[in-house]
Amino acid sequence: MNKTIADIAELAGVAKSTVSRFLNGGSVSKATRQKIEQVIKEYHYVPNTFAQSLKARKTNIIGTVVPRLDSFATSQTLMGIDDELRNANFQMLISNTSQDMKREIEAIYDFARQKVSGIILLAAKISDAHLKAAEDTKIPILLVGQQHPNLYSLIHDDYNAGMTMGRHVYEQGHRQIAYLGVTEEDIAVGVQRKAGFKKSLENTPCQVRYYETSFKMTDAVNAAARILDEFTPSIIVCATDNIALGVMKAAYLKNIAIPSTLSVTGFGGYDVTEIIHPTLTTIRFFYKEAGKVAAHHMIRLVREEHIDKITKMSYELLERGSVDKRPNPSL
Amino acid sequence: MNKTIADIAELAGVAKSTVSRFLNGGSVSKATRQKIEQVIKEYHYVPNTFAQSLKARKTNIIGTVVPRLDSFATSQTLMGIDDELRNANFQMLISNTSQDMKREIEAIYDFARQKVSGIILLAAKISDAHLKAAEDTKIPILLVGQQHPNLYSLIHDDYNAGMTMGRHVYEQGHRQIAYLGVTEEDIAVGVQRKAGFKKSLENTPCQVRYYETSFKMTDAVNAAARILDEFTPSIIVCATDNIALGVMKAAYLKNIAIPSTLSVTGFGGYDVTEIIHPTLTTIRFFYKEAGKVAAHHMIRLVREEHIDKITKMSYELLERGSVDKRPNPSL
DNA sequence: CTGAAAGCGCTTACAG
DNA sequence: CTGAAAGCGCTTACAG
Repeated sequence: MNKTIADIAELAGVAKSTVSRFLNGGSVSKATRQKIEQVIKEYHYVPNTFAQSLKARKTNIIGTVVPRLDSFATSQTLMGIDDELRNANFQMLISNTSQDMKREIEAIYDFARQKVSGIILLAAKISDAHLKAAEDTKIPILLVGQQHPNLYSLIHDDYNAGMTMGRHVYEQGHRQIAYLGVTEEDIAVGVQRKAGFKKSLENTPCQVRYYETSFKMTDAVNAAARILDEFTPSIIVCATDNIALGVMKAAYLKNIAIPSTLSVTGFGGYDVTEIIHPTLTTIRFFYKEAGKVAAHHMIRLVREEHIDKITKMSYELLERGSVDKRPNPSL
Repeated sequence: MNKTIADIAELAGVAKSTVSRFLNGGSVSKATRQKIEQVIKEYHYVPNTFAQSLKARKTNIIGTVVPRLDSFATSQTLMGIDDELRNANFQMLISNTSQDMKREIEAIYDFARQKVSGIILLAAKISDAHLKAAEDTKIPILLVGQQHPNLYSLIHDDYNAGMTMGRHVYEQGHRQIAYLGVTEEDIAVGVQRKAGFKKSLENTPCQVRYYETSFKMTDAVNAAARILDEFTPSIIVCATDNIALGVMKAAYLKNIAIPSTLSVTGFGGYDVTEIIHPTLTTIRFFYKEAGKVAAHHMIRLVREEHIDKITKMSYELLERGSVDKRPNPSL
């Protein structure tokens, strides 16, 4: 069986407390140290984490709640969090909720049971139940991708990203524009991103129509088909890259050439947008980087150090092949 | 602070052992039960998992080691594992190794420290270090996606999938074929998939050339460019969907029409293959389903019930738009 | 049905 | 520098 600290102590001819002190970097004489070291190596001793955590009444674990695992943004963010946490000797625990809000709340309480030191929450929407869970558990919580006045948060600069995209589209000469967005329940993507876009087109002669779809590519295909039946925009600005892929698909199905007849843009910067043809003009967010920052902030929170209530990540416009320049916009 | 079982016992006017018995479904009189129930509810008592695990000397945790998080196959598999484990009241712990084999080994030992009950390993390659870790830790290990004589495994039927693809390509009239595969260090994808394909074309008049690239789309773009410079196949059969996407990209860049001039196929069945244009003919593997089966098998293993040493998952050929029918193959 | 006691494997004051 | 003892929050025989 696995050795315990008592076994090691006996084998090394010292007391348990001495072994413990050695393990935790306390002062131990050279001779003792060497003896203990040797025994530990020989028997492959590793401390039992439960006993440690039970004593410490806390852990080095940060829980991360994600709505889904199969999304570019989520994977990248998780990898960033994991990397940074690992460097700081923290461990990441993932709880996938499959977009079920009830499970999101449960996940917080479950994490509390497991005495995680902090929780990073990638949620699309913050409800009262979330806030109550945060209070009940008294565990530091950091929101990623969304913001809320009562919680610490790290967000992508959706509003300005929307503005940047709007300006770009305008500068390329587009005047008949469809914006294909998502539900306003999602503050970051559904509200902010759209608001920035709308703002950038104020006082311009553009005709802009707003539509809504889900985050799924297949729904976007249908939504695009409907748009193109009732309207002839020169461009469809999509709230996410996945939606943009759906729109491109719809255009192919209708034999509409991209970008010459219809331009398309996305938001996200997923890898695949560079591989498809034409390549997709989009806004790149720094998901992995955001994960690292989130982990870093979380650690500060755990150590009760100060962090800003809200931190904004940057973004980048990627001008690629899916947007046509319209040289003579009819002003 | 959080209540302990001692607090609850005191508040309910009973002994700790009685509360514990109640919690674990032992026999408790009705009156006592009600009293305890009420106190627990009132104080939101939840047992400390560490203390429980420390006593039990084991956990309900299954560790899953993955080489990366940002892959369709991995995400789907993880979601399947998570779903099934959750149903059985087990918890999933994920360790991402970023394709670093050293970290893969470390992950196994780390999981051992945390006393996980079993480990599901999504590895591309099984080394002696893996086997040693399995022995050292004495924790049941289940391989997913790869097989090894010494370990339990769950695999996709790569060999037959390769054969199916080979036959399909042949039946569509292709005779000049390039196969763009991956390193043979990966037994499932690099060896089996290719072997099945090769087998299916034995004793046919096909001219087949074999090439190798990495799993990255960008590398595939370059590999395809090289192939097309030295050879004029009517089809490039790619070992994964990502590679196929890279090949399609290369074709676009060279102004080669797909499928009329060059056909392309993949393996995997990623969502995006249905959205791109043309849609990709590929083999669909059942990743999520495999995750569920893996979790189910793992639980049986933990309970010391019998499972087959090796289980094969099925697959499905998706005939789509990226393969052209060549009506008069020059026999 | 119920309770006192021992013990899971650690760490942490406290003496020496 | 070192060790004996208490305690973290549970569960599990063992008596009663």
